[in-house]
Amino acid sequence: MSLREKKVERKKEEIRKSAMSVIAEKGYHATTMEDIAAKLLMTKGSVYYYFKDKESLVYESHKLLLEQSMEQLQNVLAEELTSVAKLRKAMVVHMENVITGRTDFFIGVKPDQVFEGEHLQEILHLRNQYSDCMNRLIQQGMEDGSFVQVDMKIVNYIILGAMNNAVIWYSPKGSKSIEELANSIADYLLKILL
Amino acid sequence: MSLREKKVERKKEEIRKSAMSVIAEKGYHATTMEDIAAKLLMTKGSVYYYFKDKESLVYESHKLLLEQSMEQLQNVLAEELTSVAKLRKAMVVHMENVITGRTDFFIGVKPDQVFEGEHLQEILHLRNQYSDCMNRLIQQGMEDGSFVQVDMKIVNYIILGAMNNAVIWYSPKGSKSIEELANSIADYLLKILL
Amino acid sequence: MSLREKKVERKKEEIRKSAMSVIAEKGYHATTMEDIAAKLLMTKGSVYYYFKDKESLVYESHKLLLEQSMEQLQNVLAEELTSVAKLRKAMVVHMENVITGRTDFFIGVKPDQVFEGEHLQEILHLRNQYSDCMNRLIQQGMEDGSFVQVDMKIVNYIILGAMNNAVIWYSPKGSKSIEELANSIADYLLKILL
Amino acid sequence: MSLREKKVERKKEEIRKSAMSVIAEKGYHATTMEDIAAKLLMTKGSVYYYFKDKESLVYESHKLLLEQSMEQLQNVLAEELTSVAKLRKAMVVHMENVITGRTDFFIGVKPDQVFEGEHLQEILHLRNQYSDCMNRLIQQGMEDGSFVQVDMKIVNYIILGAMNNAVIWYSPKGSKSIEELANSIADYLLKILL
DNA sequence: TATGAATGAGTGTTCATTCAT
DNA sequence: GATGAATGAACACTCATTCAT
Repeated sequence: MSLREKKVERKKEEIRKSAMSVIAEKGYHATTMEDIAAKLLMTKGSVYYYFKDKESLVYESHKLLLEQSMEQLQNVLAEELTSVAKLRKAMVVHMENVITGRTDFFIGVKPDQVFEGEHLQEILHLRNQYSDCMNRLIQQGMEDGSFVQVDMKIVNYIILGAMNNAVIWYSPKGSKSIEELANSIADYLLKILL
Repeated sequence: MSLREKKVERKKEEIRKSAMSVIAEKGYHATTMEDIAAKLLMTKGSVYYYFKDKESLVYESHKLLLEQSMEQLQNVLAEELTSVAKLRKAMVVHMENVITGRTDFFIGVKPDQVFEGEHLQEILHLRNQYSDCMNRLIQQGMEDGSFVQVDMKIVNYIILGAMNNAVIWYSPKGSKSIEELANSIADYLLKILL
Repeated sequence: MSLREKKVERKKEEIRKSAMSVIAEKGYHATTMEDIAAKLLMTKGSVYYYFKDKESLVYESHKLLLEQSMEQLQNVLAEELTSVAKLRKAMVVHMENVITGRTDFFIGVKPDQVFEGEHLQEILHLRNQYSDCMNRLIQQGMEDGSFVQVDMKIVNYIILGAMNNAVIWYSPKGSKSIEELANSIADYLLKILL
Repeated sequence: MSLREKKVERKKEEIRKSAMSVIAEKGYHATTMEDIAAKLLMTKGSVYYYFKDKESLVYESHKLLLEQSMEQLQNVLAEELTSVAKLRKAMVVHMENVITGRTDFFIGVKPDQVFEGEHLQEILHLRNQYSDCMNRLIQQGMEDGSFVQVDMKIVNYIILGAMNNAVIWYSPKGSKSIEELANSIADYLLKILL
């Protein structure tokens, strides 16, 4: 990657971050290109130099976030840990992504309210992949006897729902750090499986 | 209430339902007054005959839903049941409201993205009231020894998050009825407290 | 005129008064049919029973006012008075009409902003007639030597402009009654002619 | 001021002029943003690039006009002239502003039908300032014996009313130039004070 | 007579998007 | 690369008007 390309990539990253951050706060439709640009002391026009349109900007932002989360999740999966430890770690990582990732995107806004066509397919695909990974974690635990038998799909939704919900009420001013909170939640949720 | 008033109230109820339904599908900002009206074979203008503006329509809709849920929750609280039975019943009722109530409102959309001033205060108040009621259910169970000791607040958020999330993935085409599903979820969540 | 017709006429008069009054306060375009009806504890629909449309209501109201003013002016003209006394009396009568008649119509709103076609012609005709009458008063005074020679048209506009303007700043709370005020203004304006 | 800023200012001035001109003809409420834009071969959207909303556009236009008139009036006040000459000059200047300024705003439309809050306060303030200045002119003349004693307030209203009224009937096609007309009117009005 | 209900054309306003410079 | 300017499609909301009852 040339120096120029790196610069462009860095700029795009800045814009993506700004976009996700504003959208997390105001919601997709209520967020204007101007909001996103203003936060970076740019103008609307400049943003369009880097991104074709609003949907593309959000698509790329969201995709990256999902991919990064996916990668982390897979790293966890590859670690040499007990099923319980793995799932707990996956949960903690997930919560950190949800909260610091400023993404109120795992929840609430249904992807088809924002994306269309191939973009929508890709996002749904990534989400499913992520979900599948979580399912595998649960599956493994059930197989090796660490977890009791449960309806994997439902429990998965419970876990994801409980964790994603945190983005709504989590406040950095609270007494617990994200990690502590994540661990607490993970502990409680694990009870379902033990 | 006069016959005329009843008619008006019925019409308003129709509109509210239509509004909640379209919003649940497309999101608040993406839903136009025309969408809401069209679904009832009305015109925009007619909707404005019944509701001052979009925000008021959504406010009234949402408020009513919260109040009805609250009332049901309080009925459950007043019943002569064990703590476990009470909480399970509360959960089932909640899930039915979430799913049939077409409300993607307990989740995702932060109220302050939609409401302002007194309306916002009232909605937050109702939500808190609801939350408090759930907390009380948990508290009672802990006090009478039915539940183990937990961080009430966190567990409450977990429960609500898990249940509200259902609105996103529940499909009436699935093999389980709402009640069955609700019971399954309730069973799993109760494990956290037993 | 039958009893029924009398009743109708009385109702129409009420509506006209209400219309002129609200329009004087809020302006023609800013005044809604609802405003006019509400002031009489009626509904919009009822007003339409008596008047074809908004323009007709205002046209009839305005026409009547002009005709009544015209009649009064002609009565003054017919009286046995000196030119000076006549003109003063005409001024006082005019000011009373302007102020109590709640008509901010002699001024400000150009008739062609409100009326069209025949209605417009008729209103312009009535205004001209009124103006001509005032001119005749001045003319007579100049002919019998009571007034100095002036450019009738200009002086007429000055007089009407000065008097009509009163509707903007006159306040019933002031120390002077309408008649006192009208006499003051008339005295000052007469200086132009003496 | 940079070149760009100058360009913007010129554009805004164009828009203001267009606005005042259309409003003078059709009235505030009957004038649409599209009317204003169309006259400049612009689109509505472009006007909004320069002005926040209709009220602001009109506010700025009107304010500027009042300020310019005020400045001219104060220049007249500062000149070394007899009271009579000063007042006549003030009148001529005022009439020129009224007529060329395309403002049917000194009259007819009550400010509170258009402006609210601080904007309204500012406009009323400017009007009062202007009125006060005229009053001072009369006052001075009375003090130095040039004018007879009169009720300043009433005479002031007469003068302003008479002059503002001209905007309604003045036609550039008439035989007199604005200046000639203004001088005629001034001569007549001065008779009140001499 | 009176009115509740419905309507549709119109108005102010926003905002994603484009493009010349 | 960046942006100031312009645009047009879309939307919330208003209001004169109609009409069945």
